[in-house]
Amino acid sequence: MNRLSLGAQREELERIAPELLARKPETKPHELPELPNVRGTVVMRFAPYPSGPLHIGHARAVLLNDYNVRRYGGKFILAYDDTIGSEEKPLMPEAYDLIAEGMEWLGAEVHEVIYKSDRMPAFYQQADLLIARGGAYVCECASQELRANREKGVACAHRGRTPDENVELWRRMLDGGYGEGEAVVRLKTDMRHPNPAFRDRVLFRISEREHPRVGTRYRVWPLLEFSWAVDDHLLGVTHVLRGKDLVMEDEMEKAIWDYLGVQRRPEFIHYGFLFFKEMDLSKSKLAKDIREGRLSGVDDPRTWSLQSLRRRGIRREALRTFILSFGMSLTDVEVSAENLYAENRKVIDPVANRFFFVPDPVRIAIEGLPDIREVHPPVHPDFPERGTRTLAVSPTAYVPRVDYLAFRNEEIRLKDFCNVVLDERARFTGRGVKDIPKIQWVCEAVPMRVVMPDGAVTEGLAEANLRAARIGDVVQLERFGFVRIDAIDGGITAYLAHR
RNA sequence: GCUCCCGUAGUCUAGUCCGGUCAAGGAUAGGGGCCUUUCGAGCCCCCGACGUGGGUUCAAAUCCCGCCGGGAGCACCA
Repeated sequence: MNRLSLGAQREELERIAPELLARKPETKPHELPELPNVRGTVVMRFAPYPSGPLHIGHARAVLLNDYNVRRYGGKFILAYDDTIGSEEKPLMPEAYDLIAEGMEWLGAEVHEVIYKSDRMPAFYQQADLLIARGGAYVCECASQELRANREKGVACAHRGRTPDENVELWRRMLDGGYGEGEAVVRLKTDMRHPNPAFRDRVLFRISEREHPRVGTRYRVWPLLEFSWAVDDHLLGVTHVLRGKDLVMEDEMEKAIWDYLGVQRRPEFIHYGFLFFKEMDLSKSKLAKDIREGRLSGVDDPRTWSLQSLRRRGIRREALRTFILSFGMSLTDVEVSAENLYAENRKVIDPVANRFFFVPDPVRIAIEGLPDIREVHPPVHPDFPERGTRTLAVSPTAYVPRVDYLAFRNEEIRLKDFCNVVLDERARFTGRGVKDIPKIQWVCEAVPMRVVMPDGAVTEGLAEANLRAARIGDVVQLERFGFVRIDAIDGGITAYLAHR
C-alpha cells in the first residue's frame, strides 16, 4: 500500500473506507470556505523565496495551504522559489534550512520539496516550445526603453521577428551571446492591452550572479510567472493560493498556457495583505539587519520570524488559530499582536507554572518579622494538585522598584508571605490575607534577565525554584508576564511572550 | 495616468454568490460586577458596525448605478 502513489493510495482508501477521508480540520475556529472545483486529489504549493527566515506574515500562506491540504486529504509541495532574484533581493544560503525549520514548527504537513533551481531544463524546454509557437520573442531593448514603450503601448522593432529568428536568438542567449541586460524573452500579449501591467512582460533575463545551489551553471533565468506557468502544470497543482499582489500573474500564466496548449489548469485564490500594528515585516530587510548586526540573529524578537516566536513561547496552535481567523478574503488586514497574545494566553495559561520575578529590585529590611523560615505558594492557583513550591524567607527581601515607588509608606502584602508598610525599613503588620495590593518579592534569589519583545533586557531577581525549570518551559512570572525559559547557567535567561 | 481589487463595531471576523429567519452572530480590546493571596485565568453584564447617495423590491448588509475612502499592479524582484 505504501508503495502506491499518494493519489493511488487515496483512491484505494476511497474504495475501502471513504469515511476515513472525511478528515476534520484540526483547528477549532470557524470553517473557511470550500475550495472551488475540488475533484481528485488537491495539490497545493507554498513557494517561498529563500532570502531569509519565514516571519509571521508568511505563516498566513503556509497555514492556509496546510489547512486546505489537510481538509481535502491533499498533497502539499514546498517549492523553494530560488531563481536568481535581484541585486536588491539576494538569495541567502541559510534561508533554505530556516524556512524548513519554520514550516516544521508551524506543523505544516509537507509531502514534497522541490527547488526551482533544479528545474531549469524543464523551463528551457517549455521556453523552446513557447518561442517556436510565436508566444514569446527575444527583445534587445534596454530596460528603460522597454518600460517607456510599455507605458506608451507601442511595440519595438524586435517584436516583429519570426519565431525562427527568435528561436535562434534564444539559443544565442543560452549560449552566452548576450551579456547581462542585453536581451530578454518577452511574452507576446498585446502592447495596447488596456492594463499597462500586462503588456509583453519579461519571461527570462540574463544574470551572471552566482547561485548558492547551482553556482554559475545557468545564466538565463526565468521570472516567477513563467516558472510557475510551467510548474503549476507539470506538478499538477490544482489550487494556487496567492497574495493579491500576484493577481496579474494569474493572467500571465493563463496566457502562457494558451500558447502551450495546457488544458488542465489550477484554480487561483487570492488573499489580502496582513499588516501588524507593531511591526514592519520584510524578509530581505530582516536578513540585512541581521547581517549588519542591528538584530541579534534570526530569532531576535524584533524579527517576528517563526524562530523568534517559538523562542518567546508562542505556541503553534495559537498562531494557527490567530492566522486562520482572518479567513481567505481579499480584504487587507491590519491587526495587533494583542490578538495573537490573547490566543496564546489561552493555550499557555494552564501549563505555565507560577514563579516570582522581581525586575529592577529594591532591597528592603522587614522589621518585626516573626521567626518564619519558609512559605509555600501554589505552583499554579488553578491546579492545586500540582502542589506548592517552597520559598525561603528572611527579614531581607527584594521588591520591584515600580511597586516600591508606587506603594511606599502604604501597607501592601508580599504575596503569600506577609503584610508590611513598605519602605526601605518596612514594618511587619501581620500575616493574614487582606484586601490590599499584593506584590511579588524574593529573599533567596537567582539573577535573571528577560528579553523583551522590543529587544530590551529587563534584569532582576527570580525565586531560586526557577533554577529547576527546564529550557523551553513556559512559565508565568506573576504580575510580570509569560516567558519562555531560554537558558539556565549562573543565572536564568528568558524571553517574554506577552503579559 | 491606466488596469484591477476591497470597504460589517477600536481591531479581526460570520452573513453578501441563492434579498426576508440579521431590530446583524462570534472573537479581541474597552467599561462594570463576581471569583481569586497576580495587573493571569475563569464566570456574568454592558458598550459598540452594515462608508455614502440614489435606484429596484412588499422587503436590501445582501441586487444595480454614482460618489467617497483604502489597497495592488504597471521591476530584466518574488
